[in-house]
Amino acid sequence: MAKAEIRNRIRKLRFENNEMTQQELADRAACTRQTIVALEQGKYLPSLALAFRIAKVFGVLLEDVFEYEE
Amino acid sequence: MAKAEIRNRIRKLRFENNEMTQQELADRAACTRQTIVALEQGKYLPSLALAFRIAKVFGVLLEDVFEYEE
DNA sequence: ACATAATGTAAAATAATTTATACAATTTGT
DNA sequence: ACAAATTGTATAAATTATTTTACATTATGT
Repeated sequence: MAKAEIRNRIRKLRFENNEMTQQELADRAACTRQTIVALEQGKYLPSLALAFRIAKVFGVLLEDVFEYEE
Repeated sequence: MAKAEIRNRIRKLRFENNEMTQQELADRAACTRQTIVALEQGKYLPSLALAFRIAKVFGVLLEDVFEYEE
């Protein structure tokens, strides 16, 4: 299994959604702003539950926010 | 935000895939059998990375393995 | 009935995610 | 230039996920 990477498009999606702030995304996804900051910077991956909640905030599929690359 | 649940169809998918054993799934998804056992029993949720790897083993989308319910 | 494979259970240790708090830096509007 | 909002940085604590190990139970084939 080749080393996999998971990229996210959170920053992009925020700006595509009327420049939603980190704070608003955090509130709506039920996490802290620090978590959003860390995710946008690729510090770590979100839990599956948070990944689903973030996708739901933007009204897209989880796989439209997080892209798995082999 | 109503309490959300995430169900998985791992057990079903294993049997639909020629009764793949827990061990084989674990090997192919690069985790231990104990993790597969725990996931099938709903003890906890997998990391996003593992969720993606499990979906890939079955050749389906992550959202076909893990179903988010508001 | 027996051997083997598959699944279930449990507990401790480690790793990863998330929160909480606080402050610094940058951007935005007036 | 100023105030306010937004974003960035940092670190410790708490929570959750995963591994490791070992053994028990159940199913399968002969």
